[in-house]
Amino acid sequence: MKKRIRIIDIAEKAGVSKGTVDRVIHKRGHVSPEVKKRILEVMKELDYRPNVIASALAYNKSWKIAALLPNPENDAFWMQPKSGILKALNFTSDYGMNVDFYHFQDANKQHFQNCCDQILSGAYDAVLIAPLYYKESHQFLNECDELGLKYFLFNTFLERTDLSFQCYIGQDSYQSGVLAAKLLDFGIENGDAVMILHLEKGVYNAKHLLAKEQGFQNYFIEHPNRNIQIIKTSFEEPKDSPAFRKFINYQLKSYPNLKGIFVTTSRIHHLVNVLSDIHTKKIKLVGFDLISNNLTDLRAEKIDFLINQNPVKQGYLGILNIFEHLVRKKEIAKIQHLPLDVVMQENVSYYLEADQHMHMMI
Amino acid sequence: MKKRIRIIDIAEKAGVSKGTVDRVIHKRGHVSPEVKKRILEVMKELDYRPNVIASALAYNKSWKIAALLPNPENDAFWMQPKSGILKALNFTSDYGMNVDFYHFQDANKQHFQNCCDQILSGAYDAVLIAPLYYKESHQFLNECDELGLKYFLFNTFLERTDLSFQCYIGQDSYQSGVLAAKLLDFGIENGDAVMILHLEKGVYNAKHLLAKEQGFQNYFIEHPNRNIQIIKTSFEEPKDSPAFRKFINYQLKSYPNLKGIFVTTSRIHHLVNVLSDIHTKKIKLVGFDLISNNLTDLRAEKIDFLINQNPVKQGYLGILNIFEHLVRKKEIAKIQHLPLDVVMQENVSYYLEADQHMHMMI
DNA sequence: TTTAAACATGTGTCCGAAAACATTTTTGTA
DNA sequence: TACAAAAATGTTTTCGGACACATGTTTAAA
Repeated sequence: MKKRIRIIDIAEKAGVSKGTVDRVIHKRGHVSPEVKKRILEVMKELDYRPNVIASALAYNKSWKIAALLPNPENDAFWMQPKSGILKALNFTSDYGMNVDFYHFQDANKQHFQNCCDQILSGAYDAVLIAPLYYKESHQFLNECDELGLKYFLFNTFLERTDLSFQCYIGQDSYQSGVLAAKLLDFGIENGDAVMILHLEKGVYNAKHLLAKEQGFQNYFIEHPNRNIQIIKTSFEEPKDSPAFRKFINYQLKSYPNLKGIFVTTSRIHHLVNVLSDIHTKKIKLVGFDLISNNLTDLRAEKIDFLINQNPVKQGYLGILNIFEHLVRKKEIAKIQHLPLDVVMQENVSYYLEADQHMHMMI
Repeated sequence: MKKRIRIIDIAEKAGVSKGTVDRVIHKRGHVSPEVKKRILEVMKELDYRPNVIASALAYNKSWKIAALLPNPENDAFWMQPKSGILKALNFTSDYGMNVDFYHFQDANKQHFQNCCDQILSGAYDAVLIAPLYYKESHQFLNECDELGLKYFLFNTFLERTDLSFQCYIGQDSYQSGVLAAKLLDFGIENGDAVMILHLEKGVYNAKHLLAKEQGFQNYFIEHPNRNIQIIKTSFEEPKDSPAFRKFINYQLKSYPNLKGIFVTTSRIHHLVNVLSDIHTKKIKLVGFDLISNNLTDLRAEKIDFLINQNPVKQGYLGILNIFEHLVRKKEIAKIQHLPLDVVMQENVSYYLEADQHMHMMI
């Protein structure tokens, strides 16, 4: 095996000292044009590739990163991105990467802004953020832009002028709607009806929910020969309440040929609670996210499919992209859509175990 | 942020020199029991975690790894694990990991053995192998055991006494059969029939195919209320031949209520060719592997589901496990089943793009 | 022509761990 | 008790690159 080319090899071949080669590599200036040209030629000729290991060791500085996401203690979902972040650190900490977590309280915008302020004054090299609150997030990112603080979005996409974010890592909401439609379509007959059900507040302000709806509808529009009726509904507070029961009962009565329901968020387990009491003929269900309540229903064959948004991987790739950018100084892709995994009782264990493998995906 | 604990920090706290600490860490001996005990205590107390970067730099040796798999030029499938291996190297080469590829010609056992002999005399630190030929592979691995050469299996599982392999990375064949059954089950009605179709030679010597069959059958056994008829068949040479057409035609006539077919390998596209001519009523199809011919049929909605065995990831994790073992000296899991991805027209792009993200999963 | 600022280039130390090498302490035996 | 062998412990160099610092050379103003 050939010995790897070092700086000193270049220096010798170019007849200069390693200091001069270093100045060329790091564009520190103070090198005469001719010498610079010669060194660059030798570098190309010998195909110099820096030793990242030695470089990281010598650099001997640490990178400060802030991670801004909801508090996992309030909403267990967020434990998953957090665990992905921690896994990525397991490896990147060797390179001096450090993450401070800022967990904002759900539905507490004031607290969100406090976190933002702390980050802005914290001398960070990069921020990884789940920009849940539209207006507040934009404001924060504007301030980041002014400060020159680099930010990486995950989970929720925010349109930014000039694509000033470093990258977005998350799902393609539109396509997840298409996928849900196809799954239900596979399990129903010509002429059946399917329902798209939002169980959230403020649906028509949430772009990602609208995108899911669009995708779902468009699938059936593009498959007109299936002759499927689409029902669009929403219910804001899907607790196990009389009101919710009444609502569902009403829907079932109104649409006797209803064979499938697509719930656009992770709240499908609320629907299962109510449906299983009513004990109607089997209605096929597609929802999102491997949270504990949903997993129970999936294993009991009450939910047919859960579309997985890879939350662990989102956190993991978030940190890894920051690493690639800061440490390895590589170009990274602006938009990184993660696979939409189709999870069923029969393959769910792999997606839960996937975390195990990930620790080594250095 | 707390400074990371170094060897010198332990040495100072334990009142010895770093040389002594080093001897304890590397079990080089020549340390008195009391001092050793004290150092180990301090290490635990300070939660010492070695700096892999500095360690790799100082070690300054390279690891020789052999990768033994079929020639991708004969069977394009094997390009995928190979590309996973190369991606893993993109990062691990910084740590001195080097891979030599040994590609055996498909169905040429003599050539396989030549490769094995070369590896055995090549002074390798580890072997990553896809043990396709049962007998020959066992023989080779026996010789590895004698030599003390560590081997890592992927793609195909081989039972070894004492679990002498370092790890197996691949799919769970049985479970993939269960998954296929559930997918078809979702799309058919009570009383319909489904077929399991092997399009390979020597099926009853191929444990993984039998395992798929078992899983498929057991799913329906455990769902008796569905009342699904299972038909087991096989055809060895699924070219676009009159014989194959006749065979398929015969099956369709014999089982008029046939609504789904599960092909146990990647050869489902051969079935599609024949079926699409016959133009019968829609029969739902589930097969394996994102190879080019299958992708075409999936996109044309002629195949409903492809179960993906993550071939790229298999190669990737193969190298990463070797890295964890050799370089980081970590314990690794003996059996690592990769997710069984359910791939459809609507999410196939992510699985093809997944390779892009992977480059950074250092 | 002198001289110092500006520029070009060279040298040395450091990062943390590994391992060769050097020194000190203990042990056993004459 | 003397002394060499063995065991225990300490010191130094090395890995490749980053960067501070030192030295040498050119340029321009006095």
